[in-house]
Amino acid sequence: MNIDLTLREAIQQQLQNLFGKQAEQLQIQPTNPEFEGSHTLVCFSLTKISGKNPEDTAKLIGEALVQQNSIVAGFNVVKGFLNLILKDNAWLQVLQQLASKTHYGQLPKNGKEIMIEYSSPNTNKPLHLGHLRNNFLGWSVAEIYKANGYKVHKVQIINDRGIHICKSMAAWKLYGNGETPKTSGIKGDHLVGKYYVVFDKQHKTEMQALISKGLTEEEAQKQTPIMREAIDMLRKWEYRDPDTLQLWKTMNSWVYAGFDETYKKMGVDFDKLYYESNTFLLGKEQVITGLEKGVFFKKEDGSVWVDLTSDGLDQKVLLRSDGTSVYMTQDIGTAILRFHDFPNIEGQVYTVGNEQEYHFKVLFLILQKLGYAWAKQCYHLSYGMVDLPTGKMKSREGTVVDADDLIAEMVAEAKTQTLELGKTDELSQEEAEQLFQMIGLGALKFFLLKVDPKKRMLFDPNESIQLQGFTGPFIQYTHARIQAILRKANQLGIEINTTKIGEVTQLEPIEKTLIFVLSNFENKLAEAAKDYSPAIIANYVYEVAKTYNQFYQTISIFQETDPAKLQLRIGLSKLVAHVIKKSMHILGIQVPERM
RNA sequence: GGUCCGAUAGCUCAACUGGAUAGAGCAGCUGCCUUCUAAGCAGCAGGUUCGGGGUUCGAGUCCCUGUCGGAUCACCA
Repeated sequence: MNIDLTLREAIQQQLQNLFGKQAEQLQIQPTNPEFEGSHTLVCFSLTKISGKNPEDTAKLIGEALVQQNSIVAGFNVVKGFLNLILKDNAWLQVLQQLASKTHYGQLPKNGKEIMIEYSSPNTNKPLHLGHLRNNFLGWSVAEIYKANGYKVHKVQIINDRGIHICKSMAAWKLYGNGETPKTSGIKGDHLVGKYYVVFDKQHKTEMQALISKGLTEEEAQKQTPIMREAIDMLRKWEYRDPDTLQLWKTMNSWVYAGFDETYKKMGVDFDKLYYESNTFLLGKEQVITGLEKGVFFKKEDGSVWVDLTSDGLDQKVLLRSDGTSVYMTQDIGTAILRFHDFPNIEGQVYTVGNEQEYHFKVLFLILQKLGYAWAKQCYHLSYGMVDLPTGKMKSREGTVVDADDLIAEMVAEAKTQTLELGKTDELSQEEAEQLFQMIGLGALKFFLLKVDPKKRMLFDPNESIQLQGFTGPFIQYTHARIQAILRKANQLGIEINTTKIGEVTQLEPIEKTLIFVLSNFENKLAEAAKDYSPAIIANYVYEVAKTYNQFYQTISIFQETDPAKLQLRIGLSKLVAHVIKKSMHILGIQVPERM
């Protein structure tokens, strides 16, 4: 029984009986806890069809529902709000129905396909805190869509080409002395990142030297020996110079090995990878075709542009005067290639920071102008920056929080606190290590995902490391607690039988609240998909855990003598554990049996 | 300067998309472990929702205006 639907139908029927007319829309909301009831009908807008004031309207509807309907037991009216009290029996039916579903929270396949892009790093430095928010978000949104019945393709575009990687290459060539991840013992992405920093330092000192010789800053910027080396490498790369290509491949492979390790630690994965080095040429072709079709235009110097002034935007360059491609060129190519590879996808979601909103607005417009109908189904999942208490993260100033370091710190903190609480007594060494990982990573992911993606957020290391309150570990703990109960039930030989639950005659208020919260799960999943927001799931699962802990604390399960009630409470616990596990999975967080 | 986003308790965030007396966590203060896990629960305290107008039965939410963050407007990615 869908309680919401049943209620709506009943109300519409009574409106018909009472006033000879149904409402276009019924506004039903959860009842404010200070009043009795669970569902509240807001009656202000119904005065139009009742011709009476809100209070009288509410009263009439309430009386009619109690008289004629099977699920409403009572009501009260406050101003224009009709608070409905449902029969215990209705709650029991809801619970029985939810408990009998084997895949509650997994909607049936809807035949739709969607592509979600996230991560998409540059290959010249390791991943940092900003990437963590990006990866967790993208991965979780993919899971949200899966739970809603979509077939999902998780992809990323790897920016493996361009001046940024040439900078690391140049620095390594000049100052690396053949150092490799093996000889140095440094993780590949960190090693390449190290030479990016070397480049920057060297470039700055060389610039000073040039400026003191009388060059302007702008001139010096482009003429330092190390910058010349990098630019030369980029040119050689474009011309397929074998040595340059070899170095490029080698250093990128170091980075990929490093990334793979980090992704694995993060619990993030992809179905397909796209490389900029493979897509930028396709983008070029598209631009040339567009030029021939008259969608774009060429300036005297040979550069190709798109004019978006009629759309309220500016002109945008698509090919430089020397014929080389820009960021936009490559993104055009990538988008088209993806729809070619996966013809059934109905849209693409780009998980990219909000500083690129303008870029994506332009990209989608260009794709539309090129005549791709699917361009309207492209969505920029734009998320806010992660700030530190010290301010903005800047890689050049060294105020970056490294992803590997942060994960290690979180796990270490989880270990310290877990050992302090003496929670590892029953666990083997290996189980304990797994638990620390689960808790540390769970705390981190939950911390980053509980905030509305669109909003800029503050990452306070002290707060993120907390394991009490509105945190991942709090929810993991609740799950472990329930598992202890289920183990005990198992020992006592109690098996859950949903028909037995139906014999219960009276429910505690907290039990009704819990059933109500649980019955909202699939609505929340739909809402989260619509808004591309794991935060909705995070807030929801917190509410579930909190409500369960209230239940747990007020009711002693195994002291119950009525076998039907015992069944109900264990069944309810089991369902809560299921919803927690599924929700947390959607957030990319594992959940322990003990902690 | 143009465009876009944001501002809610000391701090970090919510608020069912216009509903009732704006809710949580952290920090502070009180209680509760001989019972199924106290990483928990119950309670106290904490608010002019940035200021000012407007729209209506009703505004943190919508409109106008001002103030203060921020992002973006590159032949960078």
